[in-house]
Amino acid sequence: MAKRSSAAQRRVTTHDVAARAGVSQPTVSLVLSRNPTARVAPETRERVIRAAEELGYRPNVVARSLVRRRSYAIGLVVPDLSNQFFAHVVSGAQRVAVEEGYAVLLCEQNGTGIDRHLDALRARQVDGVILDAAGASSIPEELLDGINVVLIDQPSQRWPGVASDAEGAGRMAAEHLVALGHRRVAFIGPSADVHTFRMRERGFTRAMRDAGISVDPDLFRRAPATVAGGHAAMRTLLAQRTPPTAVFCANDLLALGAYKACAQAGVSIPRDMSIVGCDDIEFAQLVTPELTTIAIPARELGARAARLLVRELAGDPAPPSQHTRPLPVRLVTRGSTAAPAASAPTKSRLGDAS
Amino acid sequence: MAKRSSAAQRRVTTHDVAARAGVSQPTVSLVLSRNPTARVAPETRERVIRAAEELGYRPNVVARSLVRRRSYAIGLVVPDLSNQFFAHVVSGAQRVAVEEGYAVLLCEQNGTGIDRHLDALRARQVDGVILDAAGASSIPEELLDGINVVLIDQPSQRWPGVASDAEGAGRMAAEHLVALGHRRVAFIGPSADVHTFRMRERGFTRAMRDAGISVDPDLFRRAPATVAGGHAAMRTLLAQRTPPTAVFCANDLLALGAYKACAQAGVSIPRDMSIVGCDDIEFAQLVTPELTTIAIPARELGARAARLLVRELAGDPAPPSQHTRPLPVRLVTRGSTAAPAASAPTKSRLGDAS
DNA sequence: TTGTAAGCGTTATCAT
DNA sequence: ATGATAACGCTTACAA
Repeated sequence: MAKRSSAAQRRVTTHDVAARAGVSQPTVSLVLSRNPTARVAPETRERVIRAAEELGYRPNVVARSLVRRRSYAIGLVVPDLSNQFFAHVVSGAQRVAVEEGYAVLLCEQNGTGIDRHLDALRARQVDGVILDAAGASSIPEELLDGINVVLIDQPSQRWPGVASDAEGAGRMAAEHLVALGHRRVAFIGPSADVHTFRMRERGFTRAMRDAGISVDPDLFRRAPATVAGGHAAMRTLLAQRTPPTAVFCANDLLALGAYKACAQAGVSIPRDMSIVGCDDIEFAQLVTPELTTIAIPARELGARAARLLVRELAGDPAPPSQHTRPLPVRLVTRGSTAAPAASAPTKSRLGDAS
Repeated sequence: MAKRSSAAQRRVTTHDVAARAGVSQPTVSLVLSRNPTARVAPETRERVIRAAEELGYRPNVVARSLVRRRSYAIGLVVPDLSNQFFAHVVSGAQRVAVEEGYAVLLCEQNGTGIDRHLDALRARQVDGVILDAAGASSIPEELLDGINVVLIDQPSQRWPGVASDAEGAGRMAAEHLVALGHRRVAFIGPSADVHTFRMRERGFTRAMRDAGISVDPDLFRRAPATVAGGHAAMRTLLAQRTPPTAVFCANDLLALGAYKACAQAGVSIPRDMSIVGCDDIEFAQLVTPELTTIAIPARELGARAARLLVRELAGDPAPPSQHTRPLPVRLVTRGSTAAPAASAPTKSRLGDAS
């Protein structure tokens, strides 16, 4: 008889269960892990299940992975966890993945290059990976073949993915400001080749053009998408001969930096300066006045990406991300935007516009 | 020479490499994955390595895990990723883990119960888990036996772990405020059984007592550790007959909520109210005035926990967390604290204290 | 309906 | 120094 005392640290296997139930090991496997299709005598099944319970049997996913050649694990690669936006993406993806029985191998692209992460992930036989804003150019295709890939916020002709309506976000911001009466509107955003930011800028530009307003090139300020970047950019804007009356920041961090610059310059928001952010992170509601911004469904992006991947792993292929409809975004009007101060009489301004 | 690229979906195994190099499969394993101790003819080794390269061989970690009975993966369980504090913890832990060759299975304890997560993790044969603020009571011990555990911010007689100097944090806050001349100081914090919060409160209370100041029980306000909680708690404080001149909030979110309440009540920070937070999340610097707070090294906590676990997996056991020296915290003085307004002449106040 | 046998891709223990 | 051979714990034909 097997010596399976509590002292032994050895894990309980299907063999142990089989021995105790008086059946063969494959029968145990059949009962415990197989489709309900498994034809096995009810009496036997009962015995096996009881034995498994008594022994505290836990299947070994590693062994299963080896033979099935599927790990039921996915990789999730994000640029930077301390950015709350990505934290939400991870959160959403993780929840769905766990619900569907997948484990999530988290990779933060902080110092480590993405290729190292992908290497490690494929060595672990992940069934697929979700790549968030990995930088379109930086994905060497050969690193990915054989793995299922889902992209977040990156257009691709090859892989499926999800994205938010970045162009719509830019447009909404512009239209909101224009509707308030602003004509001299600035843009602050990074020059990086991150697709989302490019699209936000494009949406902004187009909406302004559509409104018949040509934006002074001096009002486009490039800055890294951080608080510090927004701060610096806003400072230069305020130093201009004719500062804008409003500004659209490509994300909320930039906007919060802009707040600081305004505070230091004694510029009152929204009286002297309207500011629109983008993302709607939690802290948009914590500054005074609360930040008007475009809400991006970060958690939903992560969740959808995970669902897409899971479905694909189940053999249901998705179209390339280029052809997937982006998730809608929405304007959240708060206290940081208002009609421009009537430095010139309102009538004359209206006269200008007409 | 053949660059068999896209066509063959089958992964390259040690057998393939062996065939190409004209050696046996175990030899390949010996060369490719074994300690430098492996005695194998230089010429053979060379041939094997070349063959592996030409074929693009990647070791299969799953197979290795099965036979070695180690997965080189660890689980990381955190309460809530959208709290930037935990995001930092994850970030720190992940970096160290990756550096040490471990993969990180991330589990967010949001909806899912911790037992389910632990079940999944052990099924995947993780070598160990890091548990952050899992709530001392909620860890059924039997869920953990056989796994290596490292705790974050939880004292334990059984498992090793790391913690920040929570009591010191509370003390620093109190001492800072007392040094500024405050005598009527409030505390806002959760009643939950999270150890860290209890300790912060205790440190605060003791420091006040040591300063010879007895804190009015009405000035202890219980609130969930969120912005909303801080907002509500501060409101009730401001509504009191004799509001405090300063308040210590058990974390920065509470403090930011308190800011809001002050703004709405027309109470000026720091003139009418000094506020000290705890954690030093990024946004402490984004509010106006910038928040004075106690910096907790979140990332470092994660990193240390990971190192502790890795070392333990290498066979170097660590002492239980109760006996591990907590990580130092530090006071970051910013704009939200100042001497109390001299409602009574300063002299008389000094007279009171002497 | 169930047991036998053959792998999954490694590592580990031997002989040779 | 290298090559058989046997695990690791499981799934999956196929045979009984």
